Amino acid sequence: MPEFSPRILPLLWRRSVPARKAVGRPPRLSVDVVVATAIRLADAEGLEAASMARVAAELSVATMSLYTYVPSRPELVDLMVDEVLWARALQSDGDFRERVTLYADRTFAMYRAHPWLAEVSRVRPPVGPGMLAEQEFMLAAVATLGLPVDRLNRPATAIASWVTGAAHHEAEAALLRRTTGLSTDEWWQQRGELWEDWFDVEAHPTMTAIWNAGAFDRGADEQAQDAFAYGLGLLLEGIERSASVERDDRVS
Amino acid sequence: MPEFSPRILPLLWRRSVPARKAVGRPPRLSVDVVVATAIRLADAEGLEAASMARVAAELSVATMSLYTYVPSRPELVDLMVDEVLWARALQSDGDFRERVTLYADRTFAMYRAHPWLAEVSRVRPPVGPGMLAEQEFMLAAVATLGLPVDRLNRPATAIASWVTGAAHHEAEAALLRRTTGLSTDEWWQQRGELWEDWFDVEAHPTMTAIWNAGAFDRGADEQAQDAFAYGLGLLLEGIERSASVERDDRVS
DNA sequence: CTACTTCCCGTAGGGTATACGGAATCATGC
DNA sequence: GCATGATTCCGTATACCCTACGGGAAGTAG
Repeated sequence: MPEFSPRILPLLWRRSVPARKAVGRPPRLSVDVVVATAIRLADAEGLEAASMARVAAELSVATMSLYTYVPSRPELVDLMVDEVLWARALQSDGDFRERVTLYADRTFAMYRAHPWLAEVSRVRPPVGPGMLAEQEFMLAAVATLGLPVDRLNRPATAIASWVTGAAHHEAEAALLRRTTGLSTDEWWQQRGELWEDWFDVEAHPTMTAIWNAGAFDRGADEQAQDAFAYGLGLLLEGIERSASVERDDRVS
Repeated sequence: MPEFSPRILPLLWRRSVPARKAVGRPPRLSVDVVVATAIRLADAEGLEAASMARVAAELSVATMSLYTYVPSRPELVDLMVDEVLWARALQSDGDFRERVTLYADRTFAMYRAHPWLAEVSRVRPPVGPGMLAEQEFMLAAVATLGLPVDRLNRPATAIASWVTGAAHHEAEAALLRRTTGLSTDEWWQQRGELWEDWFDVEAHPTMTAIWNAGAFDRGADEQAQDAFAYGLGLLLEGIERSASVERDDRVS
């Protein structure tokens, strides 16, 4: 096997390496500047606005010049993602709940400041300082419960998935509000005729019962928030419970 | 407010309405055929392959002819999604756990047969028969626990989110394997130099401890499966527990 | 001044969705 | 047989996207 080593790792970890001696024509830009500009554009107009052409134009440089700093666009996106992951500056000396709360708050704040994160796949994320700091933080948070090291991964992954999934979802809703000009509630109102013209009452008895009980009033975004907090609570309780059981087993 | 009513609803619910009298030039195709062709292309080559041009070519028709059947491409995607949602044929007379298991199995099977679902946003889904059948099924499943109707929505949403999120994630991994030609494990192997050349042991004590304990062996896809089953278990336990508490309260 | 290194960038090509307006094709009524 | 109206069909034209290639430009070191 030819063991191809991707060019992205030195870029992701560029800050942990000392600057090279200056040789050859000095660069007009830097990776940091390119990434920061791309993030700024994506924040304002969505990920597609951070095209190679737009970023280059913003920096008064020809499109192809960017390829001196970044191998290709997917790598640029990786760098953008790890940058904002790292910027959360996750750190805490609190207990389990405090750490999870900090993680959730910072992650939601990140998605709100950078909604384009919802346009990026969370599978095979950039393995840079930001992503590794997140892993370390969540594993350390679960470790405060006293679980053995080989039992940390599952709970940490479950919590991170739930939180990130919810933040992702909310950010996607925000993007849709911007691109369509409609809030989620307005979008539902547009589909109001569904209930009068198309909905089959007999095929949906449970929904009809809920409707008749008047339990369908709250806005969609609120409901999503609600379901997130509810699910997170269940996960944390379950994890804490299994940890205390495990501790008792070890004592006896 | 002008109360715009979207043209997509009659298309989504086209099967619950009798065929119109034939007037004018008879159509060469039908909505069903267009949607089925688009699904077939997307199954084989990804959602982008189901472009208006490709679908039209597949049907030996000019691109613009499709616009007589479907208002635009986003609506076509909505129709594709609701079609495969509906095809799960969710139905069960079992208890809570059996219904949830059926839902999870069918949903994973759906994402495996149609991995392009992972390329579609789950926010503001098509409000067609397939999506409403899913809602009804999950709400009825939770109702078997004896909860009052105004308490069904939160648990149902939480379960559906967790299951769909996991299936979505798995499908995205499958798509990446196809487009990159690399499995998740091969992708990690490519980044093997991360640990030797870039990883900072002192900044990541917990990860290092796990590593030293040899608890990092299993493949990434396996771990994801594992975390999904673990989290689902916690959610179901928590929901069942709160339902039984609620029942006891009502009795006393 | 001569290497050597590195940055800068013009060109060219194949993809995408869809507004517009006119031609083609059918059922119906007389 | 023919006019009418409804509906389907479709050619054209536009503005973006990413990036392989290769040569010119601008520095430093000796």
